[in-house]
Amino acid sequence: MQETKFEAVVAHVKNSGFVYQGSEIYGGLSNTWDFGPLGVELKENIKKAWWRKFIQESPQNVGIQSAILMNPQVWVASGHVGGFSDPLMDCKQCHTRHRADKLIEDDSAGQVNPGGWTNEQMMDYIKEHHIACPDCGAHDFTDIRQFNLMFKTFQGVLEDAKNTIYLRPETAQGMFVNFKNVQRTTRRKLPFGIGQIGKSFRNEITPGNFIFRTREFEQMELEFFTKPGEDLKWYEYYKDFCMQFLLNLGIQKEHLRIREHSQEELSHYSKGTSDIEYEFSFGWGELWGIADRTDYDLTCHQTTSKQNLEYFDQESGEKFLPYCIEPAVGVERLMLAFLCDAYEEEQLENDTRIVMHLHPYLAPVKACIMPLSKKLQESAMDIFTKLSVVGNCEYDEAGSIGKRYRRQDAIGTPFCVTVDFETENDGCVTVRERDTMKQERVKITDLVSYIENRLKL
RNA sequence: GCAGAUGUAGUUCAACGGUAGAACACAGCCUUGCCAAGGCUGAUACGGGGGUUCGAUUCCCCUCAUCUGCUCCA
Repeated sequence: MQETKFEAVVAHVKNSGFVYQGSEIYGGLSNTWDFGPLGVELKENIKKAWWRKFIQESPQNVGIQSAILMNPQVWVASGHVGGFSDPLMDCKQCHTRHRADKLIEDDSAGQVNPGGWTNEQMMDYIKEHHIACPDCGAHDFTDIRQFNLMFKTFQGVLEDAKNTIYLRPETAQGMFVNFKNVQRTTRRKLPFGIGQIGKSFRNEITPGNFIFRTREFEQMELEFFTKPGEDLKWYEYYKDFCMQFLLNLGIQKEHLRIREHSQEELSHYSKGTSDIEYEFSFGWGELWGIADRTDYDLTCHQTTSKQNLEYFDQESGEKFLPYCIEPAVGVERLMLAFLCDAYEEEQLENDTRIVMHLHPYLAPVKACIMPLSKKLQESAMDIFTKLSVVGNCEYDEAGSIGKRYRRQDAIGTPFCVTVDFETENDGCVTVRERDTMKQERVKITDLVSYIENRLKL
């Protein structure tokens, strides 16, 4: 994909009502995006597809919706209060940014571990050992500043440190802290999963690439609990399952790859992680992370909360903390991948048409009903009313038929339904299909099931 | 947050120290009626705030936003 194509997709998406700049009339707010009428439909359809495949159709999995605001102890246990904040400093000469702890580690060739040091200690060490900027060699750093990736706010009327709470940086902890609740109330036996779709917030230093990395985003996460030892099997299973999910919804195979994390790259909590990546024009970007989190999270919560979170296995009579496989995906990035993958500028004889080859299940508009002439408005509106039970439909009588087809092609509508002067006599309408541009006469009485059958996942 | 570039109708672009024009898109009417037809009419812009000046969209400063790099990982 060329750079210009990504720009074309972004421009098209902004111009057609998928995404708007956030707070635009006030000059915007950095890196916030609002989803327009088409965007919200597409997003909802993506979420519906996920929920259906990961929760509804799974005999083991259940869904929850946990609060965005959680007891601050949750983030102490998860390591986000300590580990999610980086000590950063800038080189005043070449304006590059560095992590103070990394500089010290590298300088000492791994002999010194500054984990747990204060900023002053790190600063003193850097001065004493004359650590230079790795880029330009200068000894001219700014002070160390802490960048915690969690958004802070206050609960209650008093804005003091005691009332500080955080907006969750991931939805996963909601599943872990409810592990016992769900297991008990649903009488689940291992293996089973808890899934959730919801907003998370990260105060990223560098967001960007349109909606690929934003500070407010929506996640779809599954925490799948297994017996220790069975984790690898399920890890492989979900890698496959996620990949299949993307392919079924029409992402082209050659734009996808699985990348296994190397040992050094693994997060502190993970025994193994794979990313499903999509080839954007700005490079391969992570869509889906599938991680074997072992019993790390439950162990941390058990220790911090002092509550017993063990699972009792009736068959063996053993008590243990389950292992956990986590497939986690961001809705907005997934949406971006679908949009990029679906976008095509098709060359016709005299001009081009923009076609969004979205899977009909995902398409924000399922069908557009258009009368061939405005004189047929009444019967066309009638059909619109009947057909809108299948999903979001549009009615359009403005401009020539060809122009109306193009409008719908550009937003990915799979079907256009034309009411003509014959309709009254034969009770049929013309259904025109987006990808093939083929037309078919369909009885009005069959229309709902005709369209419905073609929208299936 | 730091460095560089950018900011004019919905979009893409013009012009100018004396307050803006086009194309496409959009709306209305006429015409047409199955793949971007035509005619007429119309609405819509100098990102925001300060300064210099008789006068600023144009020059200067600040701010906001976007793009590109540095960290990150859904």
